[in-house]
Amino acid sequence: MNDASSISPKNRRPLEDRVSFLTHRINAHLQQVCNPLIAPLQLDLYSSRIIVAIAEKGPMKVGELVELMALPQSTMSHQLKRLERDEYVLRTRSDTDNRTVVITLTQKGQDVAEVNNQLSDIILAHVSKELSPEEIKLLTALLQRVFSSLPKVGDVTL
Amino acid sequence: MNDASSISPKNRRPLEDRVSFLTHRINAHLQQVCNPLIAPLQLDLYSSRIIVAIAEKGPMKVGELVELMALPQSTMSHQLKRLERDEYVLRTRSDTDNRTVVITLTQKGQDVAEVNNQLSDIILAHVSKELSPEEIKLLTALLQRVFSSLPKVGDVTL
DNA sequence: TTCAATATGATCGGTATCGATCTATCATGT
DNA sequence: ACATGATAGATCGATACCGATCATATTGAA
Repeated sequence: MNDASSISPKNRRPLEDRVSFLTHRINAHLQQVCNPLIAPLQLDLYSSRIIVAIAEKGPMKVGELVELMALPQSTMSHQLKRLERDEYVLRTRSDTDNRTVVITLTQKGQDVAEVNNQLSDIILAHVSKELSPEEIKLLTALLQRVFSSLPKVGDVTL
Repeated sequence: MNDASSISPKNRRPLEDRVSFLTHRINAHLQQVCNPLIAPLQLDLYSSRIIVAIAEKGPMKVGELVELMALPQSTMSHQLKRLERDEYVLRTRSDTDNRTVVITLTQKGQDVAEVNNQLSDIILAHVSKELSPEEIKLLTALLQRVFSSLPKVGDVTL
């Protein structure tokens, strides 16, 4: 039938049916919803996720956070500088390798991690009105496979 | 059994199993892969998606683009200013309502839209090595439902 | 050891983001 | 017509982003 649902480069999916556009849209909208709420804490969606990550996984090196968040290294360095300035994290040099810096949460950081997790729960509650737990699990599994299938930086040329 | 796979606010999913974190990670990584490729064209992932959107849907009002891209209005205004400066788009006032501005692609804009679509195809080819067409369709359907279930700006309070 | 190569993260400079405000236009009521 | 409010988008100012570079520390080879 060769109908509109078939997928091929020459018969492209509409923008709003593309995974990359949908992730952009979800992400951008979440920023608009969440950033005003956490701005009084001097946080945005990036920095709040950094805090939640450390709260969950324990102290992390700067390089590990760069990997996890997929952000440029210089951006991460600035984020951590601000988080240290606002007393959410501590930056301490590793004693086994003096090049690496280990990031730990302060008590204030742990407290605000809980606030951010509550916000996350609120968003999840909204999504859960539309998607069943099974659908959400399926979705996350698919998204993880998408991420792992993406080309690495420098692997693509035009 | 109440095992680790159950979902409840008090038994939170790990960060890397949350939809919002996964969309962030995919998006951030795509920026790192794509931005260096299109930077010589004075574009980034935001502006290239704006161009692709207009190429696909025809001339759009600024406000419609704000809706579609879920970006702040001032950000969109700056983006369009740069796109006009680089001769990818034209900004013309509507003759039915002098407040609204209609964005149309120049020939140069149409050409670069095709380049961006090719880049999109390359990414899709990578993802298609890991996910079947049916899985991608399922994923996009789930993502669309996630987006539509998100709270509107101002609807959430802490 | 010594020194080049590599690794880690901080900093610099140019640009982009985004909340707040401003201007201009349109709609409605009186 | 006029005032009031609503709507569309541009602009401003403070801050953040990010590619390139720098400083420092570690590793490895001769």
